[in-house]
Amino acid sequence: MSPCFDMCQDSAMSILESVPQEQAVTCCGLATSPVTQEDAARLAPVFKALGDPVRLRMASLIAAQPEVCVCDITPAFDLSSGTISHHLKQLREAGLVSCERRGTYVFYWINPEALGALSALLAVSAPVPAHVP
Amino acid sequence: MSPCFDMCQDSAMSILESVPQEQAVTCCGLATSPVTQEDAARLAPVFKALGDPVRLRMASLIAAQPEVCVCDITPAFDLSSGTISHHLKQLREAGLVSCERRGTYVFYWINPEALGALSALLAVSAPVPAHVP
DNA sequence: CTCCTGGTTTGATGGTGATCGAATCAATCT
DNA sequence: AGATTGATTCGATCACCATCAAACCAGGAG
Repeated sequence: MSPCFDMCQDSAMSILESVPQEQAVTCCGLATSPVTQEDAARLAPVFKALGDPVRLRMASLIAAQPEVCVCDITPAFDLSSGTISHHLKQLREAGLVSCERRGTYVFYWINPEALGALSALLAVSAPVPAHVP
Repeated sequence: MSPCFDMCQDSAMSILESVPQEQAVTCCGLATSPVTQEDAARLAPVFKALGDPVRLRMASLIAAQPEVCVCDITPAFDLSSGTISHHLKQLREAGLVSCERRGTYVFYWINPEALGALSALLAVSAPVPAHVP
């Protein structure tokens, strides 16, 4: 069992996994069909993870590069390393990022599928017939 | 001054408004350039608004139709009307929905631009050169 | 093996948030 | 005007969360 096994396995994969193959990633938009209670319970935590300014910047920072070392993340925020770790864990458990330890350092990268799923959910391609007051 | 003026004017329009015309809607992706501290402060509350299962379903319910009466929203949740109102206010202040009173009833509708802005932010078109561990 | 550095976990704390019931406001009906 | 229904606001309560400092764990260097 790899060193950081436990740490790196706590991803919830809440969006993609445990979904009945059919519509893959809750696939087609908040507006097309009402989100079920189960979907909401699964998706809301992901939005919540992005609902903190620190984590949003963190996710962005990670997403902007193939991978980022924690030691490069920490100095970008005026927070204790414990707090940084806490936020990274939130992002991890939301399935938004993954990590791996390589020697001394731990590297994080974004999970594009997770972002993509959220993006698709919010996409308004041919939505609602437009509101006319 | 219209009756529900105060109530319906508390939208934050956090995403679209008060943005220096240039890049319109923070326009092109979490991954392309790191979200600034100001952007994060403006955008995180919108994600937070969607970060609750009740509000996510609520937003979806509203988005699925041109407009929805509060009296049609309330019975869809096992919550007091006070709590429903609280959540609707959160969505309103996040700029995700707008409302208008017409006679006895109050109608809510989705703000597609807000959803679109979030969707664009999360979109992963040609992002990161892919992670190779 | 013993230090040192990088990260995570733990415990405690102050602040925020979801919820309810009651009070209030808005508009319509009698 | 008074009564009724729809919706928001208020006050209180309980749970959760962001944060820090300190303890702890993992690797590498002396």
